[in-house]
Amino acid sequence: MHLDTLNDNQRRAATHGVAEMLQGDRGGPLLIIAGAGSGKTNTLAHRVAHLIVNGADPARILLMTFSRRAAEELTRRVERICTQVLGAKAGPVGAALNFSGTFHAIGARLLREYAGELGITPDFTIHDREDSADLMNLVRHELGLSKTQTRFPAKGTCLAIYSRTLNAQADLAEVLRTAFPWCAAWTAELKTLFGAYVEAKQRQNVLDYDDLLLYWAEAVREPALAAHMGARFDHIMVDEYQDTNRLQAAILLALRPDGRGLTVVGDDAQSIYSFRAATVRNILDFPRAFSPPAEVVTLERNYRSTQPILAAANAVIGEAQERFTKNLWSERASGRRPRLVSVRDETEQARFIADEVLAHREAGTLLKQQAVLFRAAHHSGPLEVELTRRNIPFVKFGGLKFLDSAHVKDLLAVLRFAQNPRDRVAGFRLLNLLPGVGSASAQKVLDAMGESPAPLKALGEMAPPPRAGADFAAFAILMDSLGTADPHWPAEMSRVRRWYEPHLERIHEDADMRKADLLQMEAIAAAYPGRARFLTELTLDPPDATSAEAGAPLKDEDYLILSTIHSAKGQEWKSVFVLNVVDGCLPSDLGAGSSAEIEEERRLLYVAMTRAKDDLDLVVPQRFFVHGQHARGDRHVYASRTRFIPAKMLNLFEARSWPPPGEAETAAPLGPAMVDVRGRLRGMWG
DNA sequence: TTATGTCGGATTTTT
DNA sequence: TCCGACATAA
Repeated sequence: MHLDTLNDNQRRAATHGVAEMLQGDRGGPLLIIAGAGSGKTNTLAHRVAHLIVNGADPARILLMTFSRRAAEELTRRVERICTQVLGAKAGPVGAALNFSGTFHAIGARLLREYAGELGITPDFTIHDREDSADLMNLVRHELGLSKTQTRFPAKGTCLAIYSRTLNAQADLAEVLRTAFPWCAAWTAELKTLFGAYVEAKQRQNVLDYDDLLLYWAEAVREPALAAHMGARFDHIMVDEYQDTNRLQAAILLALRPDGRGLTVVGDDAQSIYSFRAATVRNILDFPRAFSPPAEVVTLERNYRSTQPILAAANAVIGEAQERFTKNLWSERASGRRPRLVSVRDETEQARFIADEVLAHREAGTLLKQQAVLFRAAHHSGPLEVELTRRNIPFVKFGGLKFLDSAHVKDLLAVLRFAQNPRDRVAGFRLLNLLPGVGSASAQKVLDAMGESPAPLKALGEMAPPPRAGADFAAFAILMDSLGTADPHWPAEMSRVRRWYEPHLERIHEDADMRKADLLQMEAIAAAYPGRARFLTELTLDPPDATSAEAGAPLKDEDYLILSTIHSAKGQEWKSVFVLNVVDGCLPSDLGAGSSAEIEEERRLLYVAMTRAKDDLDLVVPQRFFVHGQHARGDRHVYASRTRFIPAKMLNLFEARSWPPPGEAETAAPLGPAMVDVRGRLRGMWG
């Protein structure tokens, strides 16, 4: 029987509510508290499969995960279990589970579907964070907020404030006071700015990330709509519930006021997204949101890590100010404690890791089964240099992405502008590419287009800006040929590229490398059925890896994983290295003000440590380099071990320094005043 | 009105 | 180091 591989609690979680389902009812709400490595995905997959095997319709199951990658992994496993149980008659279960994805992606889909009822048009385009910031900036300029006496918050900060206010469902003044105290003096101006920003989005038929949740939440505040949407699903499951925010919780509760057929899974100890307004209250308050309260199943047995690794991780999280639930235990004995490795600086850190990674591979551990984790994307810089020097292939997750580079954004802007000619961010960006066109004439062109019922036609018919000439005409012809529909998809991609390449060469020194990216875009585009889907899915689920190689490594190639700790969520590797385990990096000294922030940094270290199955190395550089920020420019800082591993925990680690004494390539530091140079020099003349 | 150069300031994590 | 605001020259 397929449930035999589960332990008792896992089985309870997997079978919850199935008896009721067979009676034609839905089971009550369920909360699964799943510790790190406790077989969460497996349990969830078994639960879904078990429901399907017992007659649930996969098309009526809503699966909300944190990333598309997680959704794909889950559906793959569900399919495997179903095939195993039902054999060939299981059919393509994975494809039938078509309501799976992130809150944002599901939101976008439902909003297009219910556009009529909501008084919006279904053909909206979606702005990613940079686009949103650009629009915020345009509005900010229009309102004259860019030349105030004292400096007004930058576009990114404005967007962060706006976003947090919505996602936390909080009052602006409150958000400013708690999270952005240095902007509190601008409360009134920010309110004006946000009002104008909302109007601009609506005029331009664009939605930003927050709108996908916000419109959805507003929609389900209407009971009839909530009932209609909710009735489409027999079962709703939400993974990583500790990282959802109030807005998301509101949506969920509106879809399922009585909680029946609702399952959420999470681990409060792994909550690391409060900067995105996620709150652990969601998971803590979940059981009592219903009456009778939700059943709670806790998974405490860890199948991933060895006992010594778990002991160290438990000690770290044990110091947390608030502890809610559990202590993980494991039966995977091992004599090896996790290591605390002391190195001189970041350069040595990089050399150490390269050495160790190669040694592990010699011993039979593939590069893919090893990962290097860090707090901030730029922390891996020196390591990337070292890996490249030694020809060790790697792929990096998190941080700056392929899609964030200017040339890729330019290309996408063309498609988006064709799809939605009212999108001023896209139009503004493109017009500015043309030589002889600056912000002033770009605004004029966009204004003129905005007044026309057929904007793309208007573009072709208007007089070009004085100094733009032929480039403008070529642009107008291109846009007209693309049109708002996409009958020539994906062939139109190469037409766009041919238009763009001369501009690329004019603007960028390294045009050749960038051209390769454009070709890659074209290849990616070919896999999508149409332009609209391509744009939407790329914005909501951007490819999350970048690699040092020109193209992404092939699937069967071996490569080392580099990842921010945030992007490492839910993953595991045989061997894990954590970079810069020093105060200032972990916790990051940037936002280490409040104790809530410190607590989140502690959980971050916990998440990093619990990714490891067999080997865990925390690397502590004795000094590291900081750039910018402080008045004196770049400088070295002497670092100390993270405060999350105080002296009393050292017995849980193996202390090591590298390179080992005696093998150092550079001479050991010499003692002070070994030679009296001054005396000798004085003596020369005596 | 656009293109270019200088200077001052900057906070990390992501849908 | 990188980005954005500002000033200046074409």
